[in-house]
Amino acid sequence: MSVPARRTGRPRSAEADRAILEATRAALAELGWAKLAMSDVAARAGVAKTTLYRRWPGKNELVVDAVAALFDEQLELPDSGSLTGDIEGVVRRFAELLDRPETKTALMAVIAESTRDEALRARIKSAIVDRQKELVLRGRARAQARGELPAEADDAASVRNADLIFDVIAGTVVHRALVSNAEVDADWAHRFARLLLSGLTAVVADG
Amino acid sequence: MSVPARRTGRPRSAEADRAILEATRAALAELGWAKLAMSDVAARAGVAKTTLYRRWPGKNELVVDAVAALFDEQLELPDSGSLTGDIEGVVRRFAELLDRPETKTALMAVIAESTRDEALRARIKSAIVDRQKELVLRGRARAQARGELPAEADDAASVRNADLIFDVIAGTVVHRALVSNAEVDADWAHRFARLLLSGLTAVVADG
Amino acid sequence: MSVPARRTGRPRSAEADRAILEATRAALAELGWAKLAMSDVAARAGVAKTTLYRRWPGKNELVVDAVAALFDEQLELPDSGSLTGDIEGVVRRFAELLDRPETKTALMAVIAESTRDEALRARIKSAIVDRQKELVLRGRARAQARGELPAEADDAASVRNADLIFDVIAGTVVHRALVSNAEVDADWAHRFARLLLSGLTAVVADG
Amino acid sequence: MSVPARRTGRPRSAEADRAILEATRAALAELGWAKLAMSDVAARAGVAKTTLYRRWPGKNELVVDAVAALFDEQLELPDSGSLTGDIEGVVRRFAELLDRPETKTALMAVIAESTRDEALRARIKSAIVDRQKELVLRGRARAQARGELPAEADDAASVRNADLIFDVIAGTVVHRALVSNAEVDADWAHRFARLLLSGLTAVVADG
DNA sequence: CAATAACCGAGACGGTACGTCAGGTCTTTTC
DNA sequence: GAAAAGACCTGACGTACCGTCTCGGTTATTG
Repeated sequence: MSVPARRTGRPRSAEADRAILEATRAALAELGWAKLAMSDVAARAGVAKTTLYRRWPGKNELVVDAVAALFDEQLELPDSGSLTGDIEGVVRRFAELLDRPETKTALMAVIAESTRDEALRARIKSAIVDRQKELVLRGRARAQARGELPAEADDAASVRNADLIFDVIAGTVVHRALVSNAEVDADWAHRFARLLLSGLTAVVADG
Repeated sequence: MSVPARRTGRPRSAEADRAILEATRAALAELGWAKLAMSDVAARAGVAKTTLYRRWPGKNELVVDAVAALFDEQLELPDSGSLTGDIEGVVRRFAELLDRPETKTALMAVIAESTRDEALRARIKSAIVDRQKELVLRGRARAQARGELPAEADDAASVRNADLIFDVIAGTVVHRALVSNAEVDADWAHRFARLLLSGLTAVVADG
Repeated sequence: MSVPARRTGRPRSAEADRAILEATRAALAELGWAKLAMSDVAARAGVAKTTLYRRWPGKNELVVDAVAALFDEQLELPDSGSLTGDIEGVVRRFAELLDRPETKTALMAVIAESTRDEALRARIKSAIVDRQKELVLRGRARAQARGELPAEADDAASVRNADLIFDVIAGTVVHRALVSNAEVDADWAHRFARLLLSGLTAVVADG
Repeated sequence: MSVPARRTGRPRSAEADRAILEATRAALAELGWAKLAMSDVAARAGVAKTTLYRRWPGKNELVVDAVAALFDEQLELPDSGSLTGDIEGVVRRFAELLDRPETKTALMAVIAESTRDEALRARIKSAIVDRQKELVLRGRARAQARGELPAEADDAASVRNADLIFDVIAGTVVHRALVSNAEVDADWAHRFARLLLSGLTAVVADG
């Protein structure tokens, strides 16, 4: 399976790929999505514009790939020993990621564009979303192993719940960080985890 | 106060404002944010480009105003008699709004842009976010009047909780609709409301 | 007739036209046809590239117009008092024109392009060729008035002859100057005029 | 001298040369000079771009060689028995050559380019111009043998005259065919030969 | 018959210019 | 003095060729 296939002709420079993604992130952090120019990325990467377009169809796809790498590095699930701790941990880490200037704009802009571009949506899903969702699955499994959560009745319910939980966590953090533009600190993370685990009544009663 | 002040010269056409916002929404639905051109909006509205720029500083601001109008018309909070019902109701209505092609793209794009533009963020906050947040406040007040929720200990806690709840509801619905690209139907709304009220354990136990 | 028609909107800058043609000639002289870039012309003229394309369809047409102006200025027919003198004079002047760096390449390149572009050919004809042909007509009329040449039998013959003479003079000078790359000096002009007037035998007999 | 020198290594494919020149002519006829792309020529010839550049320095030189071959095949001087006949014959043949789509554009374009490139000019001279000039020399020799023309006084005069005659014939035909864009038919050829032999007065008197 | 040397195809590479498009400004005439 | 019309500058877009550079592989001559 997946033999490198040794095609004819000069092979693509692996170094170029690295330099381009790196340059994209740097330019993104400095200029933001709207002012990000392909020509500028090419110049920073020491690469011709044609090389960019030979590998990525456009700005959107390039940025998705450039940002995706960050999600790989950043998103881990430290085992804190309790479900609350795990949730708080992943929320904090996700928030830190969103606080970076290169992710802030880029993520939303790319999502906006994806509402009109099915291929882009698929790319985002596989490069970013699915990797985050993995964390939810692992966290739940641990919690169930620890007896903090019951097991789901069947596989369908399992998927349904994972999707719901994922939308709640990811959506809420993004909204807090980017729309409400407020800090995701330890206190907020704690209150959010409490809400998630025990519901509205408990949180309101807490004061 | 603020009498129009009867300035000299030809008065601005009120009709133009309406036509421009209408044209903006139409173009947005048709072309999406990235391909939306000011010149196209002007042409559709039967107005010169100059007129656009005399009234809005740029594309971002125009789109915010065009979309904001939709939120006014659409967002009401029907009294369903129970907190669960109210949450499900508002979730469904919000999702319907996000399902429109002109809101889908515009909302995300404008938020993306706002991460680098303080003035734009303020405009979004007052034109869109604060109006939605009002619904949360009214819903909570009703629930507390009905005895479904306890009262907060103090005003600070009250604000803190409202913000949290708002981020959870709005963020989750947006994420479900735009990122996960899944339908917000009655079943999902119900399960989300259950999670919000009773927490994770209850939902998982439900199956 | 042909009232300027006073259209609405900002009128085109007449100054820009002048600056562009001037810049085109300068760039042409410096770089030659092949290396002439529209962007460079725009920069030299202190004008945006879009302004160039708003007025000329492309490089070919722009160069034709730029060079055409030179032919107006340069091509006069000084009355030398004899047909030989007139021919020698016009040959020398035409050669001087072809010796300029901006005409040298441009003229041939544009003619080459015109072999595949009917519109371009028409533009060349009206802007350059027809103006030169006028000289032949005037020269012949003078010679006939002086009795150096008989009158043509009819109008058809008159046109036929003018065309032939024109092709001979213009073609020969161009070929000498650009293909054979030899100097068009007084001696050569004299021998050419002799050939034209008296034919081959006379010239060969001259030695 | 100039033994091939029998170098080691794989010899260049002679077939490739033929295919490339053929492909160049075909592409030239189809697309014209300006749109002629090296990559296209390579593809048509079933050859890699590298192979082109290994044999010709660039587009100009390739086209000169491609077109030169046509001049070899086409240009002969049939012995018509009289000077007039010889001139008319060579004029007709030359015009036929210029009527081909691949020569039309190519010749002018290459000449245009040569005004800025000494090496190219030399290549054109040896590959195209000198071969045509040979015809003039042979034609004159025949005419002198037949007694239609006197002999030149000295060698210098002989060269001078040949050059003049050549510029007149080649230049006029090219100008008629490519600039004036008129047909070179038997009648025109006859009138041109008459002009060349007997001069202007005779032609005008003819009507 | 192995080494060596030049060839060959494929195709990626850094460049340069292309012609187009949108953003936002400026200058006219018209209402 | 606002509005429509449209020219203007700026700057990025994505594409097309240029001529160069690896690659893996193919013929030839030479040792």
